[in-house]
Amino acid sequence: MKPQYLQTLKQIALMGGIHDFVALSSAGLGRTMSISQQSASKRILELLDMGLVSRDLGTRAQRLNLTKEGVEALTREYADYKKIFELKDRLTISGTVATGLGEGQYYVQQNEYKVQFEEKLWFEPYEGTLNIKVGTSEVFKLNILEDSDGILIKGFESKGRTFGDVKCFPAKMRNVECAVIMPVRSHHTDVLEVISKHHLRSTLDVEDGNIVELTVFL
Amino acid sequence: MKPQYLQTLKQIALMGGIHDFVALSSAGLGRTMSISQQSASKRILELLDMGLVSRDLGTRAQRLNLTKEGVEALTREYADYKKIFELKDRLTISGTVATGLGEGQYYVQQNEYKVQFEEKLWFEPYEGTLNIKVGTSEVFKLNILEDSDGILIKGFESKGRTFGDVKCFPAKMRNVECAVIMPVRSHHTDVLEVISKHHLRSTLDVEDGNIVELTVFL
DNA sequence: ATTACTACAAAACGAGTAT
DNA sequence: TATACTCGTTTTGTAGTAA
Repeated sequence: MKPQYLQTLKQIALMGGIHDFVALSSAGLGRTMSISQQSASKRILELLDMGLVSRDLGTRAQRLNLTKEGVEALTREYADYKKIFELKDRLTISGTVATGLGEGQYYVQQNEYKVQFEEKLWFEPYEGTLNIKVGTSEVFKLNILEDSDGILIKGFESKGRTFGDVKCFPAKMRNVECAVIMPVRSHHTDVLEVISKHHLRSTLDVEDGNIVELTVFL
Repeated sequence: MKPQYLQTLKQIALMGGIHDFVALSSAGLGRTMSISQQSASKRILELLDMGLVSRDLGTRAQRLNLTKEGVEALTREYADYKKIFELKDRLTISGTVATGLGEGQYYVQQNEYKVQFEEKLWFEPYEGTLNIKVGTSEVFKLNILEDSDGILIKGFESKGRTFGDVKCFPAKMRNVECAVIMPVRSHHTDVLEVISKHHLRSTLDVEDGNIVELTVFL
């Protein structure tokens, strides 16, 4: 759909054409879009041709009304905008369940981390992580997470080993509360580590290779 | 703002450019919008020129990010769509308080109407109506009301006179519950009659000529 | 008043290609 | 690989004007 048609359709809808027939001269429509009467007239004809608007053409004035198809076209556009602006504080990432190296699990078991999880995430994590491998088309969302602050879990030293700062983001998988954890010093992978107070594999009934969807809150 | 710029801006936002810099080749951007690499490249240059996106142009790949102005432009567009789809079940009409012919008042006082108001609107109307004269630019909204069904108040005969069917719509003025009433056989005026269980003129502290805003629910 | 045709002008597009 | 220039083609826009 060419953007100028969408613009015209939107304008007709704004003038009331989404409800009902609305008196709208080609000159008037042109004025609101800063185009000439002739161009507006042409666009109306094209929209009629595409079946996106219907018209009641009297001798004195025409009245325009969006058709079902016209409303659907605008609805799709509206959905895009909703996606954009809801993505501003929420991120939906899909990927496949994978078996990690057990690294995350080792970290989560450290008591100094666990205490902070409980305090800052309001739940005590089950001793283990679920790894989600993100498809290439969505890896850019991981970059967004890496660049966002999240909830800071401070690092510490224990038995001569250094445990670095970790950040986490509240998240949900099929309405089960969980959280994404990642090192603050980003390690650029395509794998997300998820913790929860539940054993996610059994609670969600998933195993390696299953596709899951995760909503992360920024 | 030309619609093709908005389309491009929207696409960049959808690919993640509203959060952060996102790797996006001109060929890839073109593919998602069904335009050539050359045209996509040109549009990017134009958006840069207008200050709507910023770019980090590496040797291998460019990364794009919406600027504050770019986000604002999209926000305005989003607001239009919200208006369209919220207008679908709600109508905000502004006008000036006017003194009517007393016709509405006479009607509302008829007991047969009053009984139905109480039953169908959940309130007993104060014995009087507030008239609102709607500006020419908003008269089209009255047509929407005339063409909508609303809540039917049945007509009757009394003392040899016929009182026709009336319809009403729940409404609010500054959070005060009220209702718009109009004859089913439309009489095409630019005046709305509003009833409420309160005396609106004193409750809202308005008098003739004051501008008021009314939200009508369809 | 309208809408919309024709004829021309302006803008956008894209193939080829430089960088 | 990229991005982006030139330039011929296509699309879009509009002044004049008919209906």
